[in-house]
Amino acid sequence: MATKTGETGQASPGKQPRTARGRATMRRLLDAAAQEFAENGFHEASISGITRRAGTALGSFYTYFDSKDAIFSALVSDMSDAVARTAAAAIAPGTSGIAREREALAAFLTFARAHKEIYRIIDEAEFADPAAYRAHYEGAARRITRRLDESVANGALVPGDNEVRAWAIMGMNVFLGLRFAVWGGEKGVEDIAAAAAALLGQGMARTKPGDCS
Amino acid sequence: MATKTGETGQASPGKQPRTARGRATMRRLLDAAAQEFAENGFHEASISGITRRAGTALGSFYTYFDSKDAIFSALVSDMSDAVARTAAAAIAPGTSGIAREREALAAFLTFARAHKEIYRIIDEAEFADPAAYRAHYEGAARRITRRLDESVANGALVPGDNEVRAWAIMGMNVFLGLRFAVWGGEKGVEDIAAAAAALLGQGMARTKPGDCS
Amino acid sequence: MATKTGETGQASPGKQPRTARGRATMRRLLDAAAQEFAENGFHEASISGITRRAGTALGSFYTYFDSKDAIFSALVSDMSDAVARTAAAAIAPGTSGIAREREALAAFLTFARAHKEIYRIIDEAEFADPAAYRAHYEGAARRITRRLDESVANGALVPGDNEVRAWAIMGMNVFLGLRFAVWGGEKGVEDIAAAAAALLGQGMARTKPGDCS
Amino acid sequence: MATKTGETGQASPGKQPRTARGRATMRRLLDAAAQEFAENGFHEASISGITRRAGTALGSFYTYFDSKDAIFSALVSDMSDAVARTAAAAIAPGTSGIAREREALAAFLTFARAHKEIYRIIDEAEFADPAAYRAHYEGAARRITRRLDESVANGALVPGDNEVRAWAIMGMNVFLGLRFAVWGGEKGVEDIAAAAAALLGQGMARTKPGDCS
DNA sequence: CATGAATGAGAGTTCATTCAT
DNA sequence: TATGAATGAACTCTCATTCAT
Repeated sequence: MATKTGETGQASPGKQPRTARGRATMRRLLDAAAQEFAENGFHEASISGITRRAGTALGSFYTYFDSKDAIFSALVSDMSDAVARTAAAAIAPGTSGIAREREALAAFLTFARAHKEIYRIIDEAEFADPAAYRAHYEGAARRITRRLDESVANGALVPGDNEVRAWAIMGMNVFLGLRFAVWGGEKGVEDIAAAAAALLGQGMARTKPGDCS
Repeated sequence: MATKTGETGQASPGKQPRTARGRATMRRLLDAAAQEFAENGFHEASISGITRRAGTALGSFYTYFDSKDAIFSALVSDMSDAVARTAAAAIAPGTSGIAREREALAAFLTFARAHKEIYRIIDEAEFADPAAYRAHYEGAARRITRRLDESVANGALVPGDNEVRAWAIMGMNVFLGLRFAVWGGEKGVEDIAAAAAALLGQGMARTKPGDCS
Repeated sequence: MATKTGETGQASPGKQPRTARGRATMRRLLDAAAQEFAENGFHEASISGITRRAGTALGSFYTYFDSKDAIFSALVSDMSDAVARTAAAAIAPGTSGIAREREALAAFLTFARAHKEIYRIIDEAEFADPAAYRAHYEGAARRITRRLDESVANGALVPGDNEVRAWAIMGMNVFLGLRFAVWGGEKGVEDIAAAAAALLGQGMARTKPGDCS
Repeated sequence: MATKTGETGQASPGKQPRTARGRATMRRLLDAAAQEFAENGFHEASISGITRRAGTALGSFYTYFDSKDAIFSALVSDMSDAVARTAAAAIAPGTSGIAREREALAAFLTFARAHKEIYRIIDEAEFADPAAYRAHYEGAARRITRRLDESVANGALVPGDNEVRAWAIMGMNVFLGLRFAVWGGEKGVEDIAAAAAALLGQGMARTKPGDCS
């Protein structure tokens, strides 16, 4: 249920442990924090809950992190990076235009199904770490915008306001993930991606006969 | 800056006050709560902050609301209703298809610029009142789905998975609102709505020659 | 053993209580704090120790004081004022010169015997509230200096560096109080005051015959 | 700025180190502790602060000292001895009476200017190590008393209660040091010593005509 | 002897909620 | 209905000390 941080990203360290034993403890704390924050949210999560899950003494937490905020921030940037890397990895080299966005959405939905806690963690950053929240979405929008710019340049997409398009696409992805990855899994990832790609590609307006071009 | 609840919706009452004086006190508490939650978020907001703003004694709060959660829920459904009514009011009777979605988005962006606090309040409901959060978005999605169903039925839109489309449109609207209404106001509402409508209407793929049909 | 704050000074309020019941609770907290700080010193003293003595709930402390530092500061200025008032009250109008210093010392010794806790409280302010500590001694030195200036002006004392004299006199008083009021009571207040007055008045050097002038 | 313990006194050891390397580590810890306690006071000082300054591992502290209290006590008796030796060294053989006290005060003021931390360390012993605090002042008072006894015996001083005189002189010295060595340096050591000697020698009362002898 | 991770009791502080007036 | 004092559980964070390596 909870992300093994080890799987998703490189830990953002608070205080660098100097021994192997220390590194292991820090990893356990990060993984435990991902669970705790996902289940309880930032405010209801407690340091003692984290250390209980990690199997360490309460005080050991502060050997590795300065505060509850610090470990939360570390986790947010960890997850944010993981999302970005997932999308980047999913895009086959050479694809562009709508196909590229479709691949990115499919990858994101798959990721969200495996790591449902990203919603609770990143969304709560809006309150617990607003700068990280904004950085996360602005970074993602920038990457999408760049992809669109490229595709317009190489003729795969028609010109338009790519910044607005990027935020629109990101919003679609996030809400499709919320509804069909986190809340319910009744539709297949590829079906959803296909529907979204159709929408992005041709739109849904019935063009009148002769309206072509 | 903060929403006068009185402006946006009808209060969802905790305990019905019997006297006019009681009703006035309750209204002051609701308005104060809207401010307090918007400025501080659910967890950082305090009952004493609410009563201080309302100019009542701390104990008086519990004459009207059972708990902090209760007044927050009241506020969330208040805002949720306000958003729904705004969209409904903005749609001119007779419009359908893309035009209708464009009107709804423009109305939402205008509303969000005037009531930036809806993001803080509704988003935080994800943690403070998950049922209300889900109800809010599922309700909105249902209304959009219904609109799309109608437009498909009357031929304004081509058939497709309207539930997926609805969540995609809602995500688009929410993120365009976050970026261009709450975080920055540098683009005009109509321009954004036009760009989004173009995306929803014709998509952005360059159709190959002869692909017309 | 502990000062009833009510006896020694007017409370320096943190948050003004609005009811008689509130005033009574605040007084109990101040008295309890005087005991707790005197017995345990600032750092070993605990808020729970204070509220236990006062017979209130732990949280009630914060109804009246912002912090442990705040109540300590209130207590220090309370005691500082009490010392100043005691000396002022003891000086008979019309006396000047050595007689006046003797009266002040006798009054201080009597006060210190009754309120041994002033040493622990004011001395610890050197660490817990340095500004208050300095203000206390600089204020006392200023008052002594002024008295000496007057006495020099009216011819009761020979001219000299009255600031140095004032700090010297204050040091004498403080250490005589520490040794003979707080640590041991084997000598009478008047005997000590007489010995100190002799020292301040004629000194202790054996003047050589004919050295008179 | 901080006292190198090595300069002021012989260390009072906790556990005797057997090797030269051990002795060096212990010395570094004592010097670091002097800095740490002077800057932060006993309670705010931390073992980790001491070992950080000393450049040793946290655990190494306990190779040499049993506890925080133990190293503090060692330091207090170190400084106490240093003060005593300074005064003793400053008194030229053969001087007696007022001249001797004047030399002792001048030496103390000079020492205090160089080692302002003695106030923080010895004063805090009132709370952290009351026995050492009392021993320090009782020892100093005993030495002053003995000097006065000698001077009375050899006719340099007129008879009187030498114990009271000793505590008065010590208090004078301590407060003159606090004011003019630690807090401010605007007056010269010799001027202060001269003013104090005049006070101790002839007093400050204007003797009435014919009152001579 | 040196290292630094691990421990856990205990501190100050907050605040939703209750209750007597 | 209104008031504001009272309550106490729960939290984050600190740090002297221990211990395995």
